[in-house]
Amino acid sequence: MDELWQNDGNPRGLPLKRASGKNQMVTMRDVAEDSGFSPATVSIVLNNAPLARYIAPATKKRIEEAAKKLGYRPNAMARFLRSKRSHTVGLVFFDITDPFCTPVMRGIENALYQSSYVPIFADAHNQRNRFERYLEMLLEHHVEALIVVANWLVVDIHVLADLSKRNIPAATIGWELPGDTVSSVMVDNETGGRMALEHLHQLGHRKIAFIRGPKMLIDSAPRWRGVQKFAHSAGLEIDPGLVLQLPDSFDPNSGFEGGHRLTEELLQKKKKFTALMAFDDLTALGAIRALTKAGVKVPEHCSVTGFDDVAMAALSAPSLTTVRQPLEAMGTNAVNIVMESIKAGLEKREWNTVRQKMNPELVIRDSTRDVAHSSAD
Amino acid sequence: MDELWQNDGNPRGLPLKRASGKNQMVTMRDVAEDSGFSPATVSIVLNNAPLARYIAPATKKRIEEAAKKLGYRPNAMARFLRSKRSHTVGLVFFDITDPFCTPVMRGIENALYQSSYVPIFADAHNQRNRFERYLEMLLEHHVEALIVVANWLVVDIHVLADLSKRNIPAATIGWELPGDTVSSVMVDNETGGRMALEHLHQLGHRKIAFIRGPKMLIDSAPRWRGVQKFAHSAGLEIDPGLVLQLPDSFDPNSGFEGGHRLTEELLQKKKKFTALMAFDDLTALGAIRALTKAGVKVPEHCSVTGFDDVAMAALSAPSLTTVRQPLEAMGTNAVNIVMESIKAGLEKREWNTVRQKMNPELVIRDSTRDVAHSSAD
DNA sequence: TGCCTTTATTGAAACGATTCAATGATTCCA
DNA sequence: TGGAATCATTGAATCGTTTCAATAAAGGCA
Repeated sequence: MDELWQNDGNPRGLPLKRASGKNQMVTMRDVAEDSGFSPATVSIVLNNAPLARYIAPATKKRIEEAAKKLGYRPNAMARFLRSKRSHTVGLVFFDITDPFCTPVMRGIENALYQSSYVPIFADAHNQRNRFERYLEMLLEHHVEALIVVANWLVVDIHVLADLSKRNIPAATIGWELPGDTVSSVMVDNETGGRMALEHLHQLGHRKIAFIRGPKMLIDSAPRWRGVQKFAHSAGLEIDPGLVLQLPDSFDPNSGFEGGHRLTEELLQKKKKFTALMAFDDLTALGAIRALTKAGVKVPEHCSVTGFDDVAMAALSAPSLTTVRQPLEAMGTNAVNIVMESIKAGLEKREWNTVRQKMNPELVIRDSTRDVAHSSAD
Repeated sequence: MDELWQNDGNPRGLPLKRASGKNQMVTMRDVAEDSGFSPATVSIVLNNAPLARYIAPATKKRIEEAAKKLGYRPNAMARFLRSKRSHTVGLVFFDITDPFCTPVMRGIENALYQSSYVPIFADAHNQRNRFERYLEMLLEHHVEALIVVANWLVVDIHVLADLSKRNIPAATIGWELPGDTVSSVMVDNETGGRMALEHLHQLGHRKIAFIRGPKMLIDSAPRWRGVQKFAHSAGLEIDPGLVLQLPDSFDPNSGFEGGHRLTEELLQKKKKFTALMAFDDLTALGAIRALTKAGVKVPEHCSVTGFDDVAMAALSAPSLTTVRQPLEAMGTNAVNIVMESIKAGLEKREWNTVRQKMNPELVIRDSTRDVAHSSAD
């Protein structure tokens, strides 16, 4: 690489420029020499360590100025070697292509940033060996904690055993594990399921079709339970002929395809229904596509609800009524949980794992409507 | 946000036993002692260093077995301290909420994974100070290279000067910088612009409306140039009254809103057009929303094209004809470029920055159609 | 004045790896 | 048979911090 030392674009000759040549790092020793104190003192001052209360103010000032003047930047690795703190958190996604992930990531990133932690990113592509390999790499990099966004696939216990043995706090988002070794943050799926159905019921719908989630997903059962409980309490009858189920799949975006296909099958049955409650947003979009193609207008002839409130839900036509998961907040909370554990670990306190259930929120948009003029068959 | 803390999912009330087993690391010294060789030998064997060719096969075997038996994991930080290699790459997004980012990230992650590098993730939220702070953090963590996904906002030169001075190879995706210090990977916007218009032209459209991109975006000008060039060569007249422009904005998702609003304004003008070419997919979706709301059916009355081919494009109703950017490949290529530079740096060779223009691809879906029966006013 | 604190600073030992020069032990030719 | 070349292994320095025990000076108090 040609180094043009023409620092041209910098009219006022702002600092930034390092020494004269080479890219040799500015080390603490440099700061020590420049300021006339020892590296020990420099370390104490720059980290505001406990001993800093004995350091003369004048000394502090000189050291801080020297550090700034030289453009000193602490070396995170060297620092870790002594202090055992990497200021790093592992962030593992089961499958980043799931639109569910983006807001969660935003929440996590933002919370970490506040604490000056840096995330090491991993995407398991829904493959188990990849997941384990990444775990290995994260351990080599000595992440101080682990956050797993488990939107789709299953992890089993044995990987986490390894973690807790190493005393690395971990939290999962969108999944929870048996045992008390790993914290988790989830939406309250049962309440969410109830909300969606209650909304349709309030609009007057009685012939309602359902597309349940894949059996392998932890969300499927509680959502359905919420549905059943509400139906029971409201005296609503669920026609088994209108209940479909997505097949298991390793692709988080398979819901669209699945919703589309199942809805087509449903329409062929010629059974009447005025509303359809889909497992998640993508499924709902697939269903809408199928309905529209068959000439059934949404929401005029049939109302449709989703679940999650991914970005697409607001942009689709018609925009989707859905049950929102507070995804960003879930990310934030997961970070707070592991941060708390890290702190506890440093102070040699014990910490408890927590299992947090967040409240969902109904977001009413254009895909649902009063039953009055609805009818599809 | 109220959260129901369901901490009681712990029937046996286990206190999450900590400490007892210690989490003392297995170090290289342990492997050395167990195998009966010196740490030096262990290092040489485990890294397959040049000197390894002198090591007796039996020795290698014993060491490798000991390492496996003890569950030895090299300490990335300690390793860095001597070797200066962190096996880490900084990955900075201007704004991760842009759907553009997900496939790019997939490509980057995957390519890094192949090389056993680990990405440190940063999201600038389109804020300059955040960008700089992250840069600082990444330097503290001694990333070996930097990849910047510059989908939306502007970076200026002075931040990169710092980088190249430190000999850290960098590549941008979706943006390019003046000078020859930073590599870049972009789509060929001009060709893409031409493709979209050519497609509409081939379908017989002559009255075509345009929503141009915000001036601040580097993509806007070349796409428009492609449009103009094609129009000129095909003898197509562009009616200035049908050309709109998105305002500058710091929100990568503002296109939807903008496309919606501009299209409404366009419709109010009562000028005839049978097709609309939008700056990107979100803009196109916004436009479709406005058209549909006004009773103009897409594609029956008006064809619409997007640009990018984000995930949503395939799922919207109607699905969107668009110009695809090979996002995943762009990510992969950026990684390959910086990896090449890293290698060159290690071997003290010089390396060249590269400016790569990827070919876009026309993806024809349901939002465009033969002009025959089209007409909107 | 002498002894005990408190204040201010530092030397030196880690931390866990890598790497180079050095050391023995073999083998090879001439 | 002996010196060179090759093979096999290692001691010790080093990377940039942190941290603890040690030192030195100054202040307090009887």
